[in-house]
This record gives sequence, C-alpha cells and structure tokens, in this order.
Amino acid sequence: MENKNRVRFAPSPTGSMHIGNVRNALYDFLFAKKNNGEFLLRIEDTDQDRYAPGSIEQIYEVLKWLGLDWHGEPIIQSTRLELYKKNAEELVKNGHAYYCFCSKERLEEVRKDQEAKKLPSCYDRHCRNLSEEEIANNLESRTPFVIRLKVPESGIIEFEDVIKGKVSFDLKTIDDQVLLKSDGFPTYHLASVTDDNEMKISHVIRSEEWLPSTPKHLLLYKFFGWEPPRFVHLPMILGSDKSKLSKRHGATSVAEFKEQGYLPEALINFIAFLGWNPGDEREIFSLDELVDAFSLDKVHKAPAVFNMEKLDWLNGHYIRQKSLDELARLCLPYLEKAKLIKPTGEDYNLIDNNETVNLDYIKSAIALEQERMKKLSEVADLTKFFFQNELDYPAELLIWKKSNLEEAAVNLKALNEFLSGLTEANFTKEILETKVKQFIQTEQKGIGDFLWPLRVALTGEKASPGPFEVAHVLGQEKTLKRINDAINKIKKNA
RNA sequence: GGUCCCUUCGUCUAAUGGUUAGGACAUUAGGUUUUCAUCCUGAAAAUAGGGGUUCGAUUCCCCUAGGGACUACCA
Repeated sequence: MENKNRVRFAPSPTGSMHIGNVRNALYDFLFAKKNNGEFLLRIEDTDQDRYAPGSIEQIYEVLKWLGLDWHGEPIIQSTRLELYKKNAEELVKNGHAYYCFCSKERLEEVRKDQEAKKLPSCYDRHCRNLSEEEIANNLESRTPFVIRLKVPESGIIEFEDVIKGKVSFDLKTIDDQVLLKSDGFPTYHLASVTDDNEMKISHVIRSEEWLPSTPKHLLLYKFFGWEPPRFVHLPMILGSDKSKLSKRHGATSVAEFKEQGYLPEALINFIAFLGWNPGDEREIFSLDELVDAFSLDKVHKAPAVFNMEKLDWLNGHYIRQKSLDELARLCLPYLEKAKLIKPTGEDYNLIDNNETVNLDYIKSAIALEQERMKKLSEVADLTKFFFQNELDYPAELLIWKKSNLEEAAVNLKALNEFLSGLTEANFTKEILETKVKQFIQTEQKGIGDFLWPLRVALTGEKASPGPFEVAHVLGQEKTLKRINDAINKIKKNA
C-alpha cells in the first residue's frame, strides 16, 4: 500500500487539449493500469492571464471520449493557494528561499544587459542577501514581492531519469527560480512539487521540455525534506518538419481530430506508438491490449514525428471494424451537417426532394462505403448520391474506355428494358449480378460496356461501389429513373 | 550565447556484440475486379560522419556534425 504507483496527468487549462497532452495522459493511464496503480488528474490553473474559459471542461470531455478515466476528484490548484503560500514561507524561514522586491523593469534591464554581454541570462540575485531590516521595510511599504528559490552556490545535482538514464546539472547554471508570484499564485515549480508530494505521486511522467527544470524540483524536495518521486521524461512529438508539433502542421487539438471523424480507438492506438512499441510486430491495439503490453522501459529516448498517413490508415482500419449500427450512429451527424438528410420523427427526410427514408436505407448506403472511408467526415461526399434526386455529372463520364456516347446510350437503353422486366424481388445484389451478367453475354459485348455506364448512371461518380449493390439499395424505381436520366443527359448532350 | 537531451528505410519502429539489418504506413509493380476501395503477392528504401574497444560492432566509449528542449512573476 505504501509503495503504490500513483501518477497524475496535470494539464493547464490554457487552450485545447492537443496530441502531446493526450500522449502524456495515455502513458500515465497505461502505466497506472498496468501496474495496479492510480491515474489522477490535476488542473494546473496557476496562471491567471492564460486561463482559457471552458478548457477545464474540455479536458474532462476529451479524457472521457478517449476512455482515459481518472481516479477520484481532480485537484484544482487555484483552490489551494494557501498551501503553496505556506510552503513558500516555510522555505524562506529555513533559509532556502528569499523575498525578492525587484521590479519587472529592473529584471528586464538585467536581462538585456546580460544578453548584450553574451552572458547566460539569469536573475542577478540582487535581493538574495537583503538585511532583515530591508525586508521588513519593503514588506511594510507593501512593495510587491515574489519568493525565489535560493539555489546553492555550487554542487552537482544528479538523478536517474526512468527513460533518459543518468542526467546531471551543475548548480552554478541554475537560476533562482520564482516560486511564489506577486499575485500570490505559485509558479509551476512550487505548485507541482507541493501537489505531487501531497498526492503521493510515485512517478512524474511528463514531457521532455521539463527535463531542464527537474534539478530545481529536486532541490525543492530536498529543502522540504520530502522523498522525491521517480522522474519520467517523455520524448517530444514533432511535426513533419521535425520541429515541435504545432498549429502550422495542421490539426493538433483533439477536438479537431474528433470533428474530422477520427475515432478514439485510432487516436489512442496511433499515439501509443509515438515513442513506444510492444517489441513485437503487432500494430493494432485496443486500450486494454495497450495496458497489457505497456512498459516504461520500452519508451524511446528520441522524439517521434507525427505521421498523419499512418493515423489515416489506422482510422480506416477501425472504421472497417465497426458494426453497421455503430458506424451509422457516428455518421448521421455528418450527413445532417452536409445538408443531405434531416431527422423527422423516427425517419429522415432527404433535403433534396423531401422524400422520406428510414434509417435502414441510410445504413445500407453507409455500409457500401464503409471500406472506403478513412474519416467519418468523408461519409457525406461518399454517399451523397444516395440522397440526391438529380445527379450532377458530365455525360462523358458515362463512356467506357474507348467507347462513345452513342454506344453508352444504346447499352443503357437495353439495360433499362431488361431491368424493367424484372420484379422488385429480383433487386438484390446477387440476383441482379447473375441476371445482368447473363443478359450481357447474350449481347456479345464486354462486361464493362454495360456495367461502367450503369454504375455512373446510378452514382454520378467515377469511383463508387458496384452497380448491383447500389441498385439494390436504390430499389427498382430509382434505378430505372437514373438510367433514364442518363439517357436523357446523353440526348441533351448530342 | 549557455545548460541539457537526442540520432536505424521518407515516417513509426524491431534487432542491446555475431541477422541476407525484420515489420508497419507511405511509394511502387502485379493479382482479384465494371471503377474506386478492400484483400493477396512482389519491389525499392536505413544503421549521420570519423576515431577507438573487440576475433567481430546498429549495439559499448570518445570526437564531430545535425536536430531538439530549456534559458519568464507561462506551464
């Protein structure tokens, strides 16, 4: 019980959840579940200026959507200001931190000066040795102040990162970090160390950008007399040009991916493999399977480039795995958004001609495109011909290979006649295929001479599902109408 | 500039001293097919460079180069 593994995902509510956040959360989750530990959530809202309204709710929503359920109530840092303040003052009392009354202007000047002299920029420790009287006076006159960490003058601080291995820093290069800001809020450093201790976090799993501030955190643990956790610095995720993944690389927020129709399964599977793999050749993993296979010692040191093509492939894979009911449920909003259908009671109206269709019709249409979809958002474009009354395509599209419009018209007429002679009951994919192919044989022509124009007449597309399955979904009446429409289109064109 | 981290096909990665350097995505050639997609088969494609250590280095060490992060009263 004492040594239970506890990890936390600690985002700050300053914007939308992005891929990097999700990777951190995912590895936290996998590590906790794999090792019978707890996955906790903490909201690091200690920057009043950067707080983005709604982003806390979005964090919850995204984690739930991805299936990364956390344990217990989230810790909200802004509700714990007293604790941080108390800890900062304790450090001052023990001589490990000090009041600093420097103005922002002065700090700015110091920085500029150091830059001009090509010196490493850090606080010049102006207030580090203020007399008690000076401090008392400043406090008395209500001069704004911060509390800074008193970094020892010399020494080496070394630690064993779970992923990077041994890392060491010379204390001489470390700045006297601000711990408590003049607005009374803690900085990340104070707040996260305080809370990680309070929450009994065993492994701090976070992005590599935190590696350089880890010695400050270690100092804090030492000065507080607390046992430090293990540090686990995850490699970064890069964009296609190998710079830190950002907006200009396209979608990076989870909300955008969701909107484009990426499935949580695909996102999880893909992101898990950015910097980790199970060590064998399997590629497809559910969240549960990831938990089972996960281990921190298989996490890489090197950063990984976010490769959208592979995500698309995975997403297509997961779409193909979906049951039709589930897929239809996911696709419906996209069809409505594209103004193809609108719900009316239990059924749906086609916006094009106000015809009423039922859910089964929509499902049949979606079923035919399931293996072609890479993202849910593509469903509207892929299935639109099932919901439109008049198809908009050039007559020339009806021409098969080296054939011509006249022949297309002749063949379509023959098909129309033949199909008119069938009963509605014959309009299944299998029966149609058998019968139409028999019919084509008697015509002494190539199969494409009939099937290509038929398919185009039914779909208006140069690429689509086959004509028999489309005709089945459309039904005899619409099928015949579309063939007629095509013939008329050719006539008009002539 | 300073500190720290990193380096296997285009990309994600396997192989921790001995392999024809393996797989996946993407690319590409075929097959199936009325088109597209799916599916199947094949091809091309990598150990950043230089030194060591070793009988033997992708693997261990050093240097160089390149990339990245940090360098805020942001996280």
